[in-house]
Amino acid sequence: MQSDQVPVSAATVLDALGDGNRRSILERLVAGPLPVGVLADQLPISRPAVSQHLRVLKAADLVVVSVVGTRHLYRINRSGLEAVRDYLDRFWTAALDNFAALAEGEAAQPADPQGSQHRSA
Amino acid sequence: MQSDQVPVSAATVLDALGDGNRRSILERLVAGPLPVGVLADQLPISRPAVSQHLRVLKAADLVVVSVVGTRHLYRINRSGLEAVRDYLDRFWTAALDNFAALAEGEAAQPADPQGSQHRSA
DNA sequence: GTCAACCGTTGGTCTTTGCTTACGCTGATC
DNA sequence: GATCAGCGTAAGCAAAGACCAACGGTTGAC
Repeated sequence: MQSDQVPVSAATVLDALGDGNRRSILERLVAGPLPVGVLADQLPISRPAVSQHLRVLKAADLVVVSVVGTRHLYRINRSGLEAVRDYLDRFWTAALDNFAALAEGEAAQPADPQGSQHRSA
Repeated sequence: MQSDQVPVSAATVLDALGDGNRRSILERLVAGPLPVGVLADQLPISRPAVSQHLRVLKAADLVVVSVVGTRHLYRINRSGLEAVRDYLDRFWTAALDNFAALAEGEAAQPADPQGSQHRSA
Protein backbone atom coordinates (compact mmCIF):
# COMPACT_ATOMS: atom_id res chain seq x y z
CA MET A 1 0.00 0.00 0.00
CA GLN A 2 2.92 2.26 0.50
CA SER A 3 4.74 1.23 -2.64
CA ASP A 4 2.73 3.20 -5.16
CA GLN A 5 0.80 6.23 -4.00
CA VAL A 6 2.78 7.64 -1.11
CA PRO A 7 6.51 7.83 -1.82
CA VAL A 8 8.74 6.67 0.97
CA SER A 9 10.86 9.22 2.78
CA ALA A 10 14.50 9.49 1.81
CA ALA A 11 15.39 8.88 5.45
CA THR A 12 13.86 5.41 5.32
CA VAL A 13 15.70 4.57 2.12
CA LEU A 14 19.04 5.85 3.38
CA ASP A 15 18.64 3.94 6.63
CA ALA A 16 17.99 0.84 4.55
CA LEU A 17 21.06 1.49 2.39
CA GLY A 18 23.19 2.08 5.48
CA ASP A 19 23.86 -1.62 5.97
CA GLY A 20 26.44 -3.58 4.02
CA ASN A 21 24.50 -6.84 3.89
CA ARG A 22 21.45 -5.05 2.56
CA ARG A 23 23.58 -3.47 -0.15
CA SER A 24 24.96 -6.93 -0.95
CA ILE A 25 21.43 -8.21 -1.35
CA LEU A 26 20.64 -5.42 -3.80
CA GLU A 27 23.82 -6.14 -5.72
CA ARG A 28 22.77 -9.77 -6.07
CA LEU A 29 19.34 -8.71 -7.27
CA VAL A 30 20.92 -6.58 -9.96
CA ALA A 31 21.55 -9.75 -11.95
CA GLY A 32 17.89 -10.64 -11.75
CA PRO A 33 15.09 -11.70 -9.37
CA LEU A 34 16.04 -14.24 -6.70
CA PRO A 35 14.20 -16.18 -4.00
CA VAL A 36 15.13 -15.85 -0.35
CA GLY A 37 16.88 -19.20 -0.07
CA VAL A 38 19.24 -18.53 -2.96
CA LEU A 39 20.12 -15.12 -1.52
CA ALA A 40 20.91 -16.72 1.82
CA ASP A 41 23.21 -19.23 0.12
CA GLN A 42 25.19 -16.41 -1.49
CA LEU A 43 25.57 -14.45 1.74
CA PRO A 44 27.36 -15.24 5.02
CA ILE A 45 24.15 -14.87 7.03
CA SER A 46 21.22 -17.16 7.68
CA ARG A 47 17.96 -17.20 5.78
CA PRO A 48 15.91 -15.48 8.51
CA ALA A 49 18.48 -12.69 8.59
CA VAL A 50 18.06 -12.25 4.84
CA SER A 51 14.31 -12.24 5.32
CA GLN A 52 14.58 -9.46 7.88
CA HIS A 53 16.79 -7.38 5.60
CA LEU A 54 14.35 -7.90 2.76
CA ARG A 55 11.58 -6.61 4.97
CA VAL A 56 13.55 -3.39 5.52
CA LEU A 57 14.32 -3.09 1.82
CA LYS A 58 10.68 -3.64 0.96
CA ALA A 59 9.56 -0.97 3.43
CA ALA A 60 11.97 1.40 1.69
CA ASP A 61 10.48 0.52 -1.70
CA LEU A 62 13.86 -0.70 -2.86
CA VAL A 63 12.57 -4.17 -3.72
CA VAL A 64 9.27 -5.75 -4.69
CA VAL A 65 8.26 -9.35 -4.18
CA SER A 66 6.43 -11.71 -6.52
CA VAL A 67 4.89 -14.73 -4.86
CA VAL A 68 5.11 -17.81 -7.06
CA GLY A 69 3.84 -20.78 -5.16
CA THR A 70 5.93 -21.06 -2.04
CA ARG A 71 8.79 -19.09 -3.58
CA HIS A 72 9.05 -15.35 -2.99
CA LEU A 73 10.95 -13.76 -5.83
CA TYR A 74 12.47 -10.43 -4.87
CA ARG A 75 13.37 -7.87 -7.50
CA ILE A 76 14.86 -4.38 -7.47
CA ASN A 77 12.38 -1.53 -7.54
CA ARG A 78 13.04 2.01 -8.74
CA SER A 79 10.69 3.83 -6.37
CA GLY A 80 13.11 3.89 -3.48
CA LEU A 81 15.95 4.94 -5.72
CA GLU A 82 13.95 7.92 -6.93
CA ALA A 83 13.51 9.19 -3.38
CA VAL A 84 17.25 9.06 -2.76
CA ARG A 85 18.08 10.74 -6.03
CA ASP A 86 15.77 13.62 -5.29
CA TYR A 87 17.16 13.94 -1.78
CA LEU A 88 20.75 13.98 -2.98
CA ASP A 89 19.97 16.45 -5.74
CA ARG A 90 18.90 18.91 -3.06
CA PHE A 91 22.40 18.80 -1.59
CA TRP A 92 23.92 18.82 -5.03
CA THR A 93 22.35 22.11 -6.06
CA ALA A 94 22.78 23.55 -2.59
CA ALA A 95 26.47 22.75 -2.69
CA LEU A 96 26.72 24.53 -6.02
CA ASP A 97 24.96 27.58 -4.61
CA ASN A 98 27.18 27.56 -1.56
CA PHE A 99 30.26 27.38 -3.70
CA ALA A 100 29.05 30.24 -5.85
CA ALA A 101 28.26 32.36 -2.81
CA LEU A 102 31.61 31.53 -1.29
CA ALA A 103 33.40 32.49 -4.49
CA GLU A 104 31.60 35.81 -4.48
CA GLY A 105 32.52 36.41 -0.89
CA GLU A 106 36.15 35.66 -1.55
CA ALA A 107 36.11 37.87 -4.60
CA ALA A 108 34.68 40.70 -2.52
CA GLN A 109 37.31 40.40 0.23
CA PRO A 110 40.19 38.27 -1.06
CA ALA A 111 42.26 38.91 2.07
CA ASP A 112 41.66 35.69 4.00
CA PRO A 113 44.99 33.97 4.61
CA GLN A 114 43.94 31.11 6.89
CA GLY A 115 40.67 30.37 5.22
CA SER A 116 42.25 29.58 1.90
CA GLN A 117 45.48 28.01 3.09
CA HIS A 118 44.60 24.75 4.80
CA ARG A 119 41.69 22.89 3.33
CA SER A 120 41.70 19.64 5.25
CA ALA A 121 42.69 18.89 8.81
CA MET B 1 44.72 13.24 0.84
CA GLN B 2 41.60 11.27 0.28
CA SER B 3 39.45 14.18 -0.68
CA ASP B 4 40.80 14.79 -4.15
CA GLN B 5 42.64 12.02 -5.93
CA VAL B 6 41.15 8.79 -4.69
CA PRO B 7 37.37 8.84 -4.63
CA VAL B 8 35.76 7.38 -1.54
CA SER B 9 33.80 4.17 -1.85
CA ALA B 10 30.05 4.38 -2.06
CA ALA B 11 29.87 2.07 0.93
CA THR B 12 31.61 4.63 3.12
CA VAL B 13 29.31 7.39 1.96
CA LEU B 14 26.16 5.33 2.42
CA ASP B 15 27.25 4.26 5.89
CA ALA B 16 27.75 7.94 6.70
CA LEU B 17 24.33 8.83 5.33
CA GLY B 18 22.73 6.00 7.29
CA ASP B 19 22.44 8.09 10.44
CA GLY B 20 19.70 10.63 11.03
CA ASN B 21 21.80 13.08 12.98
CA ARG B 22 24.44 13.11 10.28
CA ARG B 23 21.76 13.85 7.71
CA SER B 24 20.51 16.66 9.95
CA ILE B 25 24.00 18.10 10.01
CA LEU B 26 24.14 18.06 6.23
CA GLU B 27 20.74 19.69 6.04
CA ARG B 28 21.96 22.50 8.28
CA LEU B 29 25.04 22.95 6.14
CA VAL B 30 22.87 23.33 3.06
CA ALA B 31 22.14 26.89 4.15
CA GLY B 32 25.85 27.64 4.35
CA PRO B 33 29.06 26.85 6.22
CA LEU B 34 28.76 26.56 10.00
CA PRO B 35 31.18 26.05 12.91
CA VAL B 36 30.86 23.07 15.22
CA GLY B 37 29.42 24.98 18.15
CA VAL B 38 26.56 26.44 16.15
CA LEU B 39 25.72 23.03 14.75
CA ALA B 40 25.61 21.58 18.26
CA ASP B 41 23.22 24.35 19.36
CA GLN B 42 20.82 23.47 16.56
CA LEU B 43 20.85 19.74 17.29
CA PRO B 44 19.72 17.70 20.33
CA ILE B 45 23.17 16.21 20.83
CA SER B 46 26.32 17.50 22.48
CA ARG B 47 29.24 19.18 20.76
CA PRO B 48 31.58 16.17 20.95
CA ALA B 49 28.88 14.06 19.33
CA VAL B 50 28.64 16.57 16.50
CA SER B 51 32.40 16.53 16.18
CA GLN B 52 32.41 12.75 15.85
CA HIS B 53 29.69 12.84 13.22
CA LEU B 54 31.63 15.47 11.31
CA ARG B 55 34.66 13.21 11.33
CA VAL B 56 32.60 10.47 9.68
CA LEU B 57 31.16 12.91 7.16
CA LYS B 58 34.63 14.21 6.38
CA ALA B 59 35.98 10.69 5.85
CA ALA B 60 33.14 10.16 3.38
CA ASP B 61 34.06 13.36 1.53
CA LEU B 62 30.62 14.75 2.25
CA VAL B 63 32.00 17.84 4.00
CA VAL B 64 35.18 19.88 3.97
CA VAL B 65 36.52 22.04 6.76
CA SER B 66 38.05 25.49 6.62
CA VAL B 67 40.06 26.47 9.68
CA VAL B 68 39.64 30.17 10.50
CA GLY B 69 41.42 30.90 13.74
CA THR B 70 39.92 28.63 16.36
CA ARG B 71 36.74 28.19 14.37
CA HIS B 72 36.35 25.21 12.08
CA LEU B 73 33.87 26.01 9.35
CA TYR B 74 32.31 22.93 7.80
CA ARG B 75 30.83 23.03 4.34
CA ILE B 76 29.10 20.52 2.05
CA ASN B 77 31.34 18.84 -0.49
CA ARG B 78 30.25 17.28 -3.76
CA SER B 79 32.84 14.49 -3.93
CA GLY B 80 30.94 12.15 -1.64
CA LEU B 81 27.68 12.87 -3.43
CA GLU B 82 29.22 11.89 -6.74
CA ALA B 83 30.16 8.46 -5.40
CA VAL B 84 26.59 7.80 -4.27
CA ARG B 85 25.07 9.02 -7.50
CA ASP B 86 27.28 6.71 -9.53
CA TYR B 87 26.47 3.81 -7.23
CA LEU B 88 22.74 4.39 -7.42
CA ASP B 89 22.86 4.83 -11.19
CA ARG B 90 24.20 1.28 -11.44
CA PHE B 91 21.05 -0.02 -9.80
CA TRP B 92 18.96 2.35 -11.83
CA THR B 93 20.10 1.05 -15.19
CA ALA B 94 20.19 -2.53 -13.93
CA ALA B 95 16.60 -2.25 -12.78
CA LEU B 96 15.66 -0.99 -16.23
CA ASP B 97 17.42 -3.92 -17.88
CA ASN B 98 15.76 -6.35 -15.52
CA PHE B 99 12.37 -4.90 -16.28
CA ALA B 100 13.01 -5.14 -20.01
CA ALA B 101 14.18 -8.73 -19.73
CA LEU B 102 11.20 -9.62 -17.57
CA ALA B 103 8.82 -8.03 -20.06
CA GLU B 104 10.37 -10.11 -22.84
CA GLY B 105 10.04 -13.26 -20.79
CA GLU B 106 6.39 -12.58 -20.05
CA ALA B 107 5.74 -11.81 -23.70
CA ALA B 108 7.38 -15.08 -24.71
CA GLN B 109 5.27 -17.20 -22.35
CA PRO B 110 2.28 -15.18 -21.15
CA ALA B 111 0.66 -18.23 -19.52
CA ASP B 112 1.69 -17.70 -15.89
CA PRO B 113 -1.39 -17.40 -13.70
CA GLN B 114 0.14 -17.15 -10.26
CA GLY B 115 3.10 -15.06 -11.25
CA SER B 116 0.94 -12.22 -12.49
CA GLN B 117 -1.89 -12.45 -10.00
CA HIS B 118 -0.44 -11.50 -6.64
CA ARG B 119 2.34 -9.00 -6.82
CA SER B 120 2.95 -8.00 -3.22
CA ALA B 121 2.75 -9.95 0.01
C1' DG C 1 52.80 35.81 29.80
C1' DT C 2 47.92 34.98 31.00
C1' DC C 3 43.29 34.10 30.04
C1' DA C 4 39.43 32.79 27.32
C1' DA C 5 37.28 30.74 23.17
C1' DC C 6 36.89 26.87 20.20
C1' DC C 7 37.57 22.36 18.99
C1' DG C 8 39.30 17.22 18.69
C1' DT C 9 40.00 13.06 21.33
C1' DT C 10 39.53 9.50 24.84
C1' DG C 11 37.25 6.40 28.15
C1' DG C 12 33.14 4.52 29.66
C1' DT C 13 28.12 3.74 29.45
C1' DC C 14 24.04 2.64 27.18
C1' DT C 15 20.94 2.22 23.42
C1' DT C 16 20.36 0.31 18.97
C1' DT C 17 20.40 -3.32 15.78
C1' DG C 18 21.87 -7.28 13.42
C1' DC C 19 22.14 -12.40 13.99
C1' DT C 20 20.58 -17.05 15.26
C1' DT C 21 17.44 -20.65 16.98
C1' DA C 22 12.86 -22.26 17.33
C1' DC C 23 8.28 -22.13 15.72
C1' DG C 24 4.10 -21.65 12.78
C1' DC C 25 1.93 -20.88 8.29
C1' DT C 26 0.98 -21.58 3.26
C1' DG C 27 1.23 -23.99 -1.06
C1' DA C 28 2.78 -27.93 -3.85
C1' DT C 29 3.26 -32.98 -4.34
C1' DC C 30 2.02 -37.64 -3.72
C1' DG D 1 -5.15 -36.30 3.92
C1' DA D 2 -0.14 -36.60 4.80
C1' DT D 3 4.31 -34.87 3.83
C1' DC D 4 7.72 -31.67 2.30
C1' DA D 5 9.59 -27.29 0.54
C1' DG D 6 9.88 -22.37 1.14
C1' DC D 7 9.20 -18.20 4.13
C1' DG D 8 7.97 -15.00 7.74
C1' DT D 9 8.00 -14.00 12.67
C1' DA D 10 9.20 -13.89 17.67
C1' DA D 11 12.47 -14.18 21.48
C1' DG D 12 16.97 -13.87 23.22
C1' DC D 13 21.67 -12.58 22.75
C1' DA D 14 25.91 -10.34 21.18
C1' DA D 15 28.22 -6.82 18.52
C1' DA D 16 28.23 -2.22 16.83
C1' DG D 17 27.89 2.46 17.50
C1' DA D 18 26.03 6.68 19.36
C1' DC D 19 26.26 9.52 23.35
C1' DC D 20 28.28 12.36 27.24
C1' DA D 21 31.80 14.07 30.62
C1' DA D 22 36.47 15.17 31.15
C1' DC D 23 40.79 16.39 29.32
C1' DG D 24 44.31 18.53 26.43
C1' DG D 25 45.80 21.37 22.50
C1' DT D 26 45.75 25.49 19.60
C1' DT D 27 44.61 30.24 18.54
C1' DG D 28 43.41 35.00 19.50
C1' DA D 29 42.91 38.88 22.84
C1' DC D 30 44.61 41.58 26.65
